[in-house]
Amino acid sequence: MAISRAAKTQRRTRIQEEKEELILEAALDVFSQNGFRGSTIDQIAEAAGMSKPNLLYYFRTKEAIHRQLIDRVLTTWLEPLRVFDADGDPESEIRSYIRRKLEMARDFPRESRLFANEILQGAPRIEDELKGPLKALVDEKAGVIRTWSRAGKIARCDPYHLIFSIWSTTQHYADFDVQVRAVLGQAHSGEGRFEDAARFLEQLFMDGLRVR
Amino acid sequence: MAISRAAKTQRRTRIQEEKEELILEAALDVFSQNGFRGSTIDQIAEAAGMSKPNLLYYFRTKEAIHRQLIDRVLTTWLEPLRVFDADGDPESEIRSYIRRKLEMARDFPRESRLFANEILQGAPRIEDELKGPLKALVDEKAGVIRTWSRAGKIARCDPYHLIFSIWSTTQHYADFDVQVRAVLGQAHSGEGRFEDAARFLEQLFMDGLRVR
DNA sequence: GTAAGCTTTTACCAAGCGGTTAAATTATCG
DNA sequence: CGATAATTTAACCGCTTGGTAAAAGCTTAC
Repeated sequence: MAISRAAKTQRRTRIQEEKEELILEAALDVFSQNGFRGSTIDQIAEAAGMSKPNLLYYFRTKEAIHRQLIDRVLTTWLEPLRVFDADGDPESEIRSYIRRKLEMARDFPRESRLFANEILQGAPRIEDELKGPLKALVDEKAGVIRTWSRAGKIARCDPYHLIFSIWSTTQHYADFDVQVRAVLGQAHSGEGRFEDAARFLEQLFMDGLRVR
Repeated sequence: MAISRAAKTQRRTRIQEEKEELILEAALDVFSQNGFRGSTIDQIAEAAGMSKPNLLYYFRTKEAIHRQLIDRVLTTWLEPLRVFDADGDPESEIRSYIRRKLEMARDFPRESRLFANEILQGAPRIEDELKGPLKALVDEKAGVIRTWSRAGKIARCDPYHLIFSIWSTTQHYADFDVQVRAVLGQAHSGEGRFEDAARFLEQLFMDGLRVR
């Protein structure tokens, strides 16, 4: 009799490996567009090209798929902040943090939206991760920024709100993509818009709007 | 025989007025937290303190409630941009636009989240409004900013991305409230965080991070 | 007060939902 | 090949969902 897989066996077959990846990929599509409650197992199964019971053979519940997806995304999502270097040059560290975050918005918009959906709906499934690991990491990096700020290497400012503003401006291009495209119209909606955004944000964070 | 109301009659009774308002208020709560697909008529009905069939007497479908809510929010939501004055002082116009948007994030977070949910999920129900009235308004104001920029009154920058960055940084405090609270912790999660945010954003947009 | 219209309730669908069961099928390995 | 385990399918279940029908209860204007 087949054991319900993942729960018990440590060994994973080739098919398990492949199908689980297929399901997670499909689920990322579906969850990132409809949120958790708005997504159905049927949708995910269809997107993965298999039947619902077949999908449920690999993941016991809808929540289990979502859980694994969130865990995976959280790790990679915070990578740019993790490499933020206390010993680097403040200005270029911030500059490249912005660039990396913007690249992630461009290259992994679904991951950004999955996360945004979760937060927007009150983060019922990831509250602990936010208050634990995320807060710890931000606290650490905010400390670094504060040091720079006090040493006069960058302007005096609240490091937390600086981080928030970098998150929001960059993720905006993934999360609000439809709106950005609608407003920019056909003309500026090509790939060049990320270059324009990068140029603008770099200038904003470095110089503000004041004429110089 | 009772006509299904809204569709036909122009006259609205006192009770209609009151109940519709009650429903919209409840629906704003529910939709802003769960998105369209994630919300149920039962949830809304319960939040409004009435039975589902009773609610459906006032709004014929779930979509009709959402529609009216979105229409209403869209109007008020763009008000701050509308009052953006071409003849005003550039620096103080931008400054007060930021302040107004931040106040809206503070005072109307549900409206912000309703909108964010809609955009995040691909804006299937408001694409036309985005490409029409919204784009028109943004185009107009972007023109104003470009004029200021070219006249050397503010730094040279892409006006569209400037508007996006103001939207994203301010709305972040409504849409990602849970995350902001989680990261800031008990200490800075009081009402003061909006003051801190205002101070930071004002400085960011006016001066950037460069030491002066 | 009473009749007309407005509002609410009770009872009900058909479809969609997350998930289960068990049998049929296929892959793997000695 | 044959046996064993892994995978897939068909059939199903109880609950929730958006929405309807019809009758009962309530307001309002005459």
